Amino acid sequence: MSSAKKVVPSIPDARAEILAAALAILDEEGHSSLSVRRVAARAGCSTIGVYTWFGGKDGLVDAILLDGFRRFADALARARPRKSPLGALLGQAVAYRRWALENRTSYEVMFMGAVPGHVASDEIHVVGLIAYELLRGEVVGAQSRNLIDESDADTVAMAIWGLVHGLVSLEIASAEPKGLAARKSFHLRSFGVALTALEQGLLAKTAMQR
Amino acid sequence: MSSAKKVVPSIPDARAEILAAALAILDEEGHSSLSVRRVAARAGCSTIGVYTWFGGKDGLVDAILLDGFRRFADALARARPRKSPLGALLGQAVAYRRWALENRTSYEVMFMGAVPGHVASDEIHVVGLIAYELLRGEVVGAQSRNLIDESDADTVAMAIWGLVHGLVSLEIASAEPKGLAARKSFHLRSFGVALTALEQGLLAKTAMQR
DNA sequence: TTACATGCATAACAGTGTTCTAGTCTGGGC
DNA sequence: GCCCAGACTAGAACACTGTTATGCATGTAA
Repeated sequence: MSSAKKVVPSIPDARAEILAAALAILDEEGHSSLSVRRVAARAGCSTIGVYTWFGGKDGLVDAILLDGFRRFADALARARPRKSPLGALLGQAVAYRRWALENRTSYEVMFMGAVPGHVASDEIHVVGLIAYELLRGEVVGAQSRNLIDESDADTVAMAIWGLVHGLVSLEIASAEPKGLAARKSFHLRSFGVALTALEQGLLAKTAMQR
Repeated sequence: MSSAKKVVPSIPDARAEILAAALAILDEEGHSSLSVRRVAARAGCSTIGVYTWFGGKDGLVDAILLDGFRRFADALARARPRKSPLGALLGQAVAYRRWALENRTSYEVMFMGAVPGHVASDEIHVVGLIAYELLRGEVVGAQSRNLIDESDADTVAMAIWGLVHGLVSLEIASAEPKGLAARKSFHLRSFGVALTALEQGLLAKTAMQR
């Protein structure tokens, strides 16, 4: 330990502390409290640290998004092992919703533009595509087994993604359950009905056995 | 005109001018330029005017939302006259997407939380429900004709709303068409495939004639 | 005229992201 | 040991945001 090559002694320490502080604030106080000053104070440095290590607030949020998209893609990947190809599609959709509800703040930042002026970098878009590719892969698998009529995988994947994203967004947006959302498990039921209906509708005519 | 009862001489003039200025800024420069100072400057008054007539920025945005939801509900209502009940459902979905794309900024403010810290008033939520009730009415109509198995109208309505909202949000969020969105009419095609699939899946088993 | 209420401009306050100034600290060459 | 170049940063300041306290008009009612 004493003779370890400390070529780069503790450069990334400040960076890691700032990122951790930002994630903690986001988790404990929500995205509206995520200011450069608060992050810096929590990390025990000046505001300039955010600019040194992340180039500004946008870069910091990019790092947060990177972390979020990685955890998100992991959750989707873990939901993959299913028997049938269509079961895998539904499993991913369910995993999508569960992750969003369990990581509400992250989801709001990642998919609902919760951080006001933020424009994500190109790198973020690339990482964000990983989760999409998982879904697309399942679609291609189902297509190769002639389970889906529609030949374009992206069209089908976007249809599923749009449905899931829309329902989850509405569920998260209705923060305090009033009106419809007050009904116990209303959103869960809508989600199930919509998903099975979409699945049935996408199913190839030749594969309709029931 | 001279003897007209000018009990209230020109009180709402300032209010109307401020609202018009806000809508103009929103339309011409986007929601990121919607600041109290800019609105006041364009309306030819001081920032205090926004507080006198709207109680603050939240109230001003509420008024903008009120205007938006009214126009939105009108557009959906105009799309109603269709032959079949299911056709009416699809017609509303198409009208929803068209209005959103033609009123992108309004849609972002209304459904995508484009104005940072804004929390809509209860009145806004009530007005926003008008459009939902239109959709729900069509669902009830289809149910009464035994075209849909699912018995709960809200569940079906939310499924459709979620699908349409999700796809439209993703389409609007991909501002500059890169990747998939670069493919001509990709989103339109996804929208069509998803919508007809959902319709087929919701269709009552007994009503499947083909 | 007097009194009151309404509406507005000015300036200020507290917060934001960002940047300038100045300073500290470290590592390497002499 | 000394010195210098570079990396890093604290503090103050700038330009912006929403909001508000102060004071000044104006118009109505008694």
